[in-house]
Amino acid sequence: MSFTPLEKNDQTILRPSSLRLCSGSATRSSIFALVDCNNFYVSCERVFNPKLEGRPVVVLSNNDGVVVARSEEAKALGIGMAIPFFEVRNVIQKAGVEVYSSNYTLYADLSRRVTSILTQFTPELEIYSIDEVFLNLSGFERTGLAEYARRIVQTVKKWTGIPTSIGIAPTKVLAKAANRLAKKTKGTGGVIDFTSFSDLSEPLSKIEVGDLWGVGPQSEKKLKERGIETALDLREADDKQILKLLGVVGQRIVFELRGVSCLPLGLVRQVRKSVVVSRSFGHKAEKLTELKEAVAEYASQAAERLRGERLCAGVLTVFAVTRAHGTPPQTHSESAKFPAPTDSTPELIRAAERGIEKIFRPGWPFRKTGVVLTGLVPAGEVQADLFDGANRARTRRLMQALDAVNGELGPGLLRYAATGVKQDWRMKSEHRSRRYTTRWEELLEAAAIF
DNA sequence: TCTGGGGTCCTAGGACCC
DNA sequence: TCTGGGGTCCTAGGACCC
Repeated sequence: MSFTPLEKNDQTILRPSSLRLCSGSATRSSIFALVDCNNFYVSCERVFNPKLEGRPVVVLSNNDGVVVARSEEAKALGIGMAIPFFEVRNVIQKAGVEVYSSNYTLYADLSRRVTSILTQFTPELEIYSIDEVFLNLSGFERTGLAEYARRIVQTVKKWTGIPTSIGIAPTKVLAKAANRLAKKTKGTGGVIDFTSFSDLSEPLSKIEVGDLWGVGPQSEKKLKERGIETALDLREADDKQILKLLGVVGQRIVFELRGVSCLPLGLVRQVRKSVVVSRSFGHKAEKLTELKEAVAEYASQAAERLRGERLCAGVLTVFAVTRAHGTPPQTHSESAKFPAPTDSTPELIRAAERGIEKIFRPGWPFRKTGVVLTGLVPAGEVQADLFDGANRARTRRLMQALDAVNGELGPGLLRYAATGVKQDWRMKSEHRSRRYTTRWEELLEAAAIF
């Protein structure tokens, strides 16, 4: 191949930060296959409730807010992705759409089963999300890549009940595109192999630039203003123009469209870099007490997540979003660094409360708050700070007891008083299915009524 | 009177993804 | 009622150092 984007003397394209543009040029090339579970959450519900087959089904996000998965029948009714539930309530009632709350434990379990089947087809794979896995199919060319992929689809379906689609290509961006096409095109057996095409111009000309992986609404707008409408247009675009317009991220996408791999397979699981707990308020909040209860609640949830993964946080950031009528939302934030990384609920709550006190102004219409933990380190590697004065061993035992009780009897049974009792600021969730696993929380809510 | 150059680290904000 | 929640990476700009 004559195309060599990595030439370090090519000053017209590369700036110092772009030297990382493409990596692994010396390593053996991969053939990427993206395995994507079709309508994953809906498919999971159907595995356990075959009556849902052929019927319109939607799954809602955690706190009831929006639609996060739709069956084909539901899509056909015009129910959009990430659309607020109340907006489609009428359609849902009229058409008799089945509505489910998210059951992440179930989905994660099925995801693990799918992945473990995939490991039998290739040793090199990257778990990209709960419903997507990249495989390296390099070495299976003689079997016939498409044929091999169809066997994967059939096996996963047979052993788990989950339908999948597979796109095959020399780069991740192209594999994503092939996958989209495979999902939309009938008679492919759920598989499209771009490596068998002599020329990709035709399929790429049918893909809108905004549908490409990595091209979001902002980039799409910029590109279309300059006449770049399709994936083909982007592939043929001028390098310097794209670099200026979209930075190295955009440049990478262009290279990948040309078949030059810039995004290698991530074989090792990345360590977590942050923990976020945030929620929108049911109604706008204007009282400091509400905000303090909310951030205390989020800080203690974040602390539990931290301890569950044996991590400590060095920095806590609390943020709040305000939005006056008809104006764009504004985010305000305050960060605090701990003397030593911590996983202690009371310490995190105190930091969150101090942060929100600094942010708070009377009369501001607060819509959402959240707590972000960063500077994460493994709990075992925390350096003791001789001067911070806290009795760490005692706190640790207390946190262990707290987690043990909540683990046994349901999350939220033992809570810090700072998180409030009635929690009126909570989002409304009238359509939530029963919390089978957290009965105590329901009892507490019921008790708070009196 | 006028005021180097280069490097690192950190942070806030933007953009994107599922 | 009027766009969720949890993540990652990149970049620009400021602080600081030699």
